[in-house]
Amino acid sequence: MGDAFDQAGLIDLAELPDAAQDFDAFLREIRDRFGVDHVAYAGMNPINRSVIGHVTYGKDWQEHYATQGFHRIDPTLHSARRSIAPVDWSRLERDLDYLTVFRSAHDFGISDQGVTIPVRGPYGDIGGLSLTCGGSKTEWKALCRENLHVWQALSVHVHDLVISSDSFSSLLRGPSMSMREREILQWTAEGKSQQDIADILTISHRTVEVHLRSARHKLYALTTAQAVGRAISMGLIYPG
Amino acid sequence: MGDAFDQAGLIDLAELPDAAQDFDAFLREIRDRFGVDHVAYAGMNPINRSVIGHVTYGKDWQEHYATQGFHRIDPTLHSARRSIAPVDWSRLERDLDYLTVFRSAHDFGISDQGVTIPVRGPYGDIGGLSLTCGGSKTEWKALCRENLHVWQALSVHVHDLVISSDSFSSLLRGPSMSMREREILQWTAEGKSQQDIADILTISHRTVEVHLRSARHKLYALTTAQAVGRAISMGLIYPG
DNA sequence: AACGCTATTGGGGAAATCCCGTATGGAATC
DNA sequence: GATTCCATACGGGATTTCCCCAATAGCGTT
Repeated sequence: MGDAFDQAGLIDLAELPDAAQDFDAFLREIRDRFGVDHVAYAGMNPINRSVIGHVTYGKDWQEHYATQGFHRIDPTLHSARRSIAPVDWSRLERDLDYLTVFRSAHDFGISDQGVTIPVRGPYGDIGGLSLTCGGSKTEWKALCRENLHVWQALSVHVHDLVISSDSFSSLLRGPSMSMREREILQWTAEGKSQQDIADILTISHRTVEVHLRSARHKLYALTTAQAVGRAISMGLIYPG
Repeated sequence: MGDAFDQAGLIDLAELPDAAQDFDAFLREIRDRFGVDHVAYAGMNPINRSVIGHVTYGKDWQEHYATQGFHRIDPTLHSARRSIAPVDWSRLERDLDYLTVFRSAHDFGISDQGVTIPVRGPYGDIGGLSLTCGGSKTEWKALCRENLHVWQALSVHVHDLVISSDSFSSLLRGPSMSMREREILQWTAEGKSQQDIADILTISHRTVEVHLRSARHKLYALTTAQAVGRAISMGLIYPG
């Protein structure tokens, strides 16, 4: 699997050996290759909000992280959510959540020096590869300067691997919206009421509502507003 | 601006000189740096669905491309829409659209050897950087192998620059939402009802409705669903 | 002190949405 | 050919949202 690095960024991921599905081992390999302390990947399925994580952290920190529910407040995850470029942790907002997570991490011997590289897929799926390393600030800067590009490519690569794995893709490609559903969702995003859309399509407003309901279900959305938001973020429709 | 390459991938884009806003010159610099024939960026602003393009192609090809409406069928754009990893043009489907565009491009001296690197932002914004280069297949493969990860970083960088200068500028001149309005709009995007939000914030559902109304007015939205969509595409809130 | 702006709360009623059904035609499956 | 699944279409009735109205309190500006 050693040449996975060289293949990272290439298109035909199918050529990768099956062993590449062992994400944990892959992350460890990245860790050793670049001499960082830890490598972590977190990806989220936007439909059911499920999070997939693979890390090289110790079991103790993993458990503490989970039991404390840090994934809800982790500033690195939040930054990845709104940024497109890599985010150096030194630029994170020093808010209460930051202190909570990083002080706790420090107790487990994890540095607050690191970087998170966000990735987004075509289905609203988001992920992020994080690398952390102690040592002097100068060394860290040099390490970034040297390898950040490669890490960016690796982040894309890992995310691609994860969402290509069955557990992810089946759900993501599941929401195959029908023509009518997308059409009506689009009009809804344009600010039209159900009756408006019914008039436009010359159908009953009852029917419009049914399609909206179906769209909500497919997007696992509780309300139409949420469905519109998700559909936009997934590129299914456009903001009106 | 020469060190923009070194800065590409770093976080603080504000440090870039203003000259970096000259995208065409930036693309030319990329072209010369890597010795490729042409570099092109295409991005879409989801708010108005406008397509922003910057290329190093000649005027003649640009005009032909536009007049023929090739942006509708360009296989490189379509592949970028679906893929997350860089797409080598050699892997494009050899369909009718492919032949139409690439035969035409060939007449203008543009090779069918190239790669397109898709990028996605948090607001439904998408873009892609394309590089094309003639010569032997072996040379091209070597060039990719050597520089693909740098190109990936550059693609992110260029997209970030374009979006920042385009859609965010409208956001800055846009409505000044109050804290409460953003907060309630965010909860709405998460699928909460007005009563839910009232309970969460321990205020009256009447108040929630007032803030939503205010938000709608500020966003010139007719419905809450439209307001949520607009707010997401403008980066005011995040999809729930 | 007066003014403007925002956050808050509330009523009443119209309008829209949403959940519960039913039904039909087409496509895929068995 | 029967069955299953889904997109499509429609209605009744309960729930929710939305729009008109008014009112109080805080906060900064003039």
